[in-house]
Amino acid sequence: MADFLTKMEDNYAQWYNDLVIKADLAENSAVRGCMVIKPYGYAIWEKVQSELDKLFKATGHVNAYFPLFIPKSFFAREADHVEGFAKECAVVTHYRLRNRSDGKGIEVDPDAKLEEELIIRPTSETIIWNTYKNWIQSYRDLPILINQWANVVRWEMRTRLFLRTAEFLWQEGHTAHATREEAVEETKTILDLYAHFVQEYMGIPVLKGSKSESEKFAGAIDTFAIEALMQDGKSLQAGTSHFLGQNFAKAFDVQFTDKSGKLEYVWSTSWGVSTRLMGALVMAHGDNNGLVLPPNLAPIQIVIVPIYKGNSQLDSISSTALKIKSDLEKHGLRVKYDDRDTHKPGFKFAEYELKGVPVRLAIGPRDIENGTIEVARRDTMTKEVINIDKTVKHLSGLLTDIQKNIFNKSLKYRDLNTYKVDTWDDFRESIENKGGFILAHWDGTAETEEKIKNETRATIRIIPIDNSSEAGKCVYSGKPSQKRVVFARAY
RNA sequence: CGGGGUAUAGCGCAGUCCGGUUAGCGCACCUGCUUUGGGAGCAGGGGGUCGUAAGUUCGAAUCUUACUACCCCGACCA
Repeated sequence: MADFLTKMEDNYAQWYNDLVIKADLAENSAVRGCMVIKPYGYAIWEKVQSELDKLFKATGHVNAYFPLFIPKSFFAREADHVEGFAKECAVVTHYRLRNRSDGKGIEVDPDAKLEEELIIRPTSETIIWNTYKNWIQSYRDLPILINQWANVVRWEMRTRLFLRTAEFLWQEGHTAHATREEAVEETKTILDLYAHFVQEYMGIPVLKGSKSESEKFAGAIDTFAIEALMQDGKSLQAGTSHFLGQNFAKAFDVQFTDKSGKLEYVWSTSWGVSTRLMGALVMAHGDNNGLVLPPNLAPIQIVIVPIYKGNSQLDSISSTALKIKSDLEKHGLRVKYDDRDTHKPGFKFAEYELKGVPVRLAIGPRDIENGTIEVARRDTMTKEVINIDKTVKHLSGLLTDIQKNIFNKSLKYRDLNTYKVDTWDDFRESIENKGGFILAHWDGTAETEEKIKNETRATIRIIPIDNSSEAGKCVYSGKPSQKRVVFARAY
């Protein structure tokens, strides 16, 4: 079955590419590095958006929208920030086209050169802080807790659908606070919110921690992240939350008068998750039959496929199927009845497996006769026949089970692929042959981190935030270390 | 940005070395009939400026040159 998909074990990268395209999530566009997100893929993204949006609102955030274009001069204000993004910025230099004098098409009108070039946002800190400056005078104006859903552009050399594209969709939160403590608290609140979302909705276990100096966001004091392990043993950064200190407030001169009448710089955070999460969803749960979607995010949770000969049989099956559909929908479930006569049941079975629909119901003449229905679950690829009257009750429980099972399966995979390593030989052997997360001691220096990266392509994914300390020696340099950090090869 | 590869129907490919009928195959698509409990069968049909431009030639998918796009491997990155 599904022999048109490359097998995961044969070529994981190819499996991923095949799956994203065959499952109708996205495709490459005519524009280099940019993808077209197709309706089915976008429907999943819309679920991600709406669930995250609820969580943001529930924690006091509001949405707003800032411009796509950023004046070049804004970028230069924060030194680390420019340096981090300079190499991947798309720049608008002109604002008009004209017909070519030889009549062969159009060209950029050289007379329409912009006084100041505009950068297409790779992220919005600068334009936002330039704006916040006008909004903030007093501690009474704080905090500002704003999120925006937007597209951003980072001119990547090598792109892959969802995982790394030149343009991508994301949300970026930008908050302003009166105190350092409050900003730090916000950073952690969001990190927890992301972890909650990815685990409970996407069904993917994550590690939470802070980033090393070299992996930090350009312009941040601290970057916190959640990391998830994909089925090829590589780690994927699924979300980041940055404590920006007063860096952007100073760069954009955003000061406020505190309760004691003293002028202070504002403290800030920024945080985001992107369409990259779609890639995580594919790689964390997919198998050789296609996608496996967690019920909490599946655009279609249950598909009903009729099996029939002739129109009269279809009519009686349809009336039963539509009754079940409406009963299920009354319980808030997302159901599709696929009565297309242009495809055979076997084709539909394979198609919905490819698309990861969590549950498939099949009703045929035998079922009508016996008062039964066939229930097939995507995560385990198992089937059972139940009494048709019990469908609604059975299914709401089943979807919960599937959601849990998907998470537990991923958690088990991660546990099996997490290794404590204490010697350099073991480290190299483990990263090369097994992949996964490696918990090892590190001396805390950028030099060691760099050398490990050069020799093994493994990077520090996170430095755990919990207080657990364990004296040991750096796996590379042998110098003393107080805690283990998490290494992996990463996307 | 460095190294390698590819470009022929919507998709995947053959043909290119060694120029010569009307450019072919599989899938997909359209029509009809038979089918429908795991990707149906048969019959018929439609679809191509052979990536772009120039050159060599009586004649170019095929040879030459330039350009462009895409893919893979590195560096960079969410």
